[in-house]
Amino acid sequence: MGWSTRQLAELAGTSLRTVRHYHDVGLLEEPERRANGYKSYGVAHLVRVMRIKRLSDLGFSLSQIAEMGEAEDYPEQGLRALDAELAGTIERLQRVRTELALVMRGAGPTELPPDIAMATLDTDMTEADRSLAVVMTRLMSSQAQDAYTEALRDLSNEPPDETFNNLPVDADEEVRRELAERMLLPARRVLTDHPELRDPEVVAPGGVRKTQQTMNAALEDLYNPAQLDVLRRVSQALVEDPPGNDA
Amino acid sequence: MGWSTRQLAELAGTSLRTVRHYHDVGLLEEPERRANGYKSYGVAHLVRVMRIKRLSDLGFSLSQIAEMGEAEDYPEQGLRALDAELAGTIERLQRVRTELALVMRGAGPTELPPDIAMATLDTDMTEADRSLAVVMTRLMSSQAQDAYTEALRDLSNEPPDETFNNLPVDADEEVRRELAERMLLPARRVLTDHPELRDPEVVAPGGVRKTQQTMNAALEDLYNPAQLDVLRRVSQALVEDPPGNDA
DNA sequence: TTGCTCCTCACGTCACGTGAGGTGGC
DNA sequence: TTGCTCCTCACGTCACGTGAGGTGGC
Repeated sequence: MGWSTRQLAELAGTSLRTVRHYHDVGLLEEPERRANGYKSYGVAHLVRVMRIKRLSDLGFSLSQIAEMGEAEDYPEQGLRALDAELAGTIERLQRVRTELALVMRGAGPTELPPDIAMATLDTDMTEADRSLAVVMTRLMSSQAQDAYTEALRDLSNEPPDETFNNLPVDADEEVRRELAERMLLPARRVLTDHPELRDPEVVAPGGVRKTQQTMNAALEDLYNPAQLDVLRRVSQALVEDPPGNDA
Repeated sequence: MGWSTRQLAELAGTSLRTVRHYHDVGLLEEPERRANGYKSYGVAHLVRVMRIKRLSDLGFSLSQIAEMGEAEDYPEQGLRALDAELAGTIERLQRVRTELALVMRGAGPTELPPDIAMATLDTDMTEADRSLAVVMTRLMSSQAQDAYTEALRDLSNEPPDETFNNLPVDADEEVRRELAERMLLPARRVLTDHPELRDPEVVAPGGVRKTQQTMNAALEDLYNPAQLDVLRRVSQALVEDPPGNDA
């Protein structure tokens, strides 16, 4: 008397719709019908559905399963590929869990890499500064990021420069010049302590021009014209009189 | 001068379409346009996209992320739920890998649980017998499966009954009676050695009636009328004269 | 007559991928 | 004029989920 679709599904440990889907995609032969049109499945169908479900659970896509056909054995190479993929997925998920643990311990919320995020926590950084850090970490190499992290830690020992943070757009020449001069010192020190930050390959692995443009877009978005002017002066001074390697 | 959609996507480490999708579902505000209609993104957009991507990578769905809104912090409970889910997923994938390893070592291919599959390997079982085992393992409790596995191992020491396997549909009364009598002995022994197999709760946890019907459908599908008749005689004899617990 | 199961469309889901067809700056 | 980038529809993907509307046996 055979099994109904629902019975087959339950025996195979799957859903009604799943069985019908296997029909739709041609993975499962249609069984004979009874007089009333009801499907009547036999043991062969159960075995087939269980096999499809098994392969599917193992991670094969339905089209891959279709390619295997009705063959009894499993494709060696496919198994290896799957295993490698699974290993990768597991590793990735484990990293995600590690991240989650960090976030729960309060290292988040931030879009910065964990260690940089930690470094910015103690510092009295502006929203703008933090956003800039986000952009910079997207552009720099990981080596530069390490140096940058250390630099942030060093700077956290000094009081932040509120003059810069609150600089009005109409700040006059005198104020700008003085501020730029004051900021030059710590800037030089950072470059002296972390000479990697002077290597274009390390700081701008994506190309100096492109990186420069991206940075400019960020800077223009984050700081007002007066602040931008001060930053320009500082960087100009650094170019004209580069810091030496010797401290 | 802001960033183009492509630049934003690259900075955030995602795809063009993904950024647009975030617009479509209302996760990401549309930036201002330039004169030519091009979108011009700022740092705030980058931070937003990176946050969405981060939460998405952590496993949150886009609608969950939408519920969180623009808030800076992460929902404690959501994080815990995710972590638990991840732990479950990892465990499941690891079990799958174990399975894969078994399949690669040659324990598969079969739709049977691993230990039963091993037990059937040495036995000279018919396709029909093996299929029947598939159905039975879907119906029995795991306790019954263990007993069944042992029974199969015991039976593998004896030569298979080719008379039954090759029984013609028109086998006459004498042949059937004799065969049934011969098969009764090992059947009794199995039930004596494994008394669990006489407990309906253990053998048919899904209900005796329903299990019986399912088994019948399988038997009718797998054996011819003459074989079914023999099986009926054996089971009848077992009912009329049940084996004792003492060997 | 009333439930319950079965059937076949056929649209919905989720997070995008992938062209299709058109415009704008160098 | 030729590439190249940008734009907006809008259909496709994957493995089903979820009704919608109708029939059949007790």
